[in-house]
Amino acid sequence: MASGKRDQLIDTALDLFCQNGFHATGIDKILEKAGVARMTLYNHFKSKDELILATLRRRDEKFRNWFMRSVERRAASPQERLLAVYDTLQDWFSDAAFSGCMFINASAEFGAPDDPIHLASAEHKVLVLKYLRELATAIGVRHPDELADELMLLMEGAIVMCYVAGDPGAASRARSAAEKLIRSHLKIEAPIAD
Amino acid sequence: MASGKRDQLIDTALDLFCQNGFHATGIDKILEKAGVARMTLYNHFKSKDELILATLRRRDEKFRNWFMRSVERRAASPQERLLAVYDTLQDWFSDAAFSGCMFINASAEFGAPDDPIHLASAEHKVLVLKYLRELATAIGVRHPDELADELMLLMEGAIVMCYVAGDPGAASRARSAAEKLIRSHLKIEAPIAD
DNA sequence: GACGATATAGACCGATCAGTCTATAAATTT
DNA sequence: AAATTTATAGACTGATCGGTCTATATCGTC
Repeated sequence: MASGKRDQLIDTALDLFCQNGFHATGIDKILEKAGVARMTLYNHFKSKDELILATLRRRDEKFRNWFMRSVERRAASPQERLLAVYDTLQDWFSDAAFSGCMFINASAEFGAPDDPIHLASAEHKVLVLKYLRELATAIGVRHPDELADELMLLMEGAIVMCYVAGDPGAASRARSAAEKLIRSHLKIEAPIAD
Repeated sequence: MASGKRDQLIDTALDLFCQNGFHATGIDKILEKAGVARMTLYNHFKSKDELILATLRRRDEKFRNWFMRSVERRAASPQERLLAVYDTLQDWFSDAAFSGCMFINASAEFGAPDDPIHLASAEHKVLVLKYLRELATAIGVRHPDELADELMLLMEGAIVMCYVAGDPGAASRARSAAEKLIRSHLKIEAPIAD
């Protein structure tokens, strides 16, 4: 293992950043909880921002992996999977450690659009959207990307309403709205390919 | 004017908190930009958190006022107004100083659900939702609260996708999704009152 | 056993943090 | 004009910030 300490640092930072935010989490807290020496951190990362970027990359990988697995375990057909997205959201929201979307939170703290941390957050959202596009394409609708965009809005809205407004029912409401939007798109027949 | 300095402090803090975040904005920066002495701040506010709460209250008041005025100026019928919500969002997003939703950002930095700052953010979202409920009720739909919840998800989703993912088209996509959801609700006739 | 890489503890840096205190000076009210 | 409130500049606190440096120690590899 070339970088066991590096992994420890990222995992610990992931916890702390999610719990307490980025600016509010000092390097010292991370070192203490990870049980790692100061210079070990700075041998692996040039700066705190680099550590933040590394945690975002790990979070993106873990989250999307978990998310897609959960959706695909729940349902087999593309249409059912698009709805399973919101059941999976429900699971996420129900987790005691749920602390909102790390990428929305990161964008809040690093607001400059060209900040690497903000850009990494944007990239995560693009990748999630891409997944919805795949599912939407698979159900053979006339405008799959449009449908995916709309379902994405419901997903992000649910995250916000659950986290900020403390509404635990946001996911199921998003689900029923998604049903209506999907139905609406299915009525517009796809043209016969020639 | 009993509190000209107090107002200056709140307005300045509002700018800086939106631009740079809460933790990243030091008291000294606010004092310098506001041109106000240190003790003047602490005579008006017990702590930085109290100042943050005051800025959130002002932001809530200014934003909702602007928002509702804009919606009502744009359209007269409740149904058109529900769609004008998303045109108003578009205006907001197009502002060069757009820096996301201050309340979403505040919740990101003050994540504890019982934190007064988080609670104030939740309250803002509830008040916006209430406004959507009024509009939804006025169009005589069978389940107005349900429709309002769904439109709220689209609104919050648009804010996130525009700010985090940098998608300037989020508002118009939300608008077309809203059309579909409203149409879907209008098909379920309201019962005749007796 | 020797070597090079990796990790260690902890001192140290200048800067900044939120918040307190004091003594003076404006501005309002009476 | 006198009295009271409000604001001022700036020193000061103790804590924390991100980051650097050094000297020692542990580790895997040859």
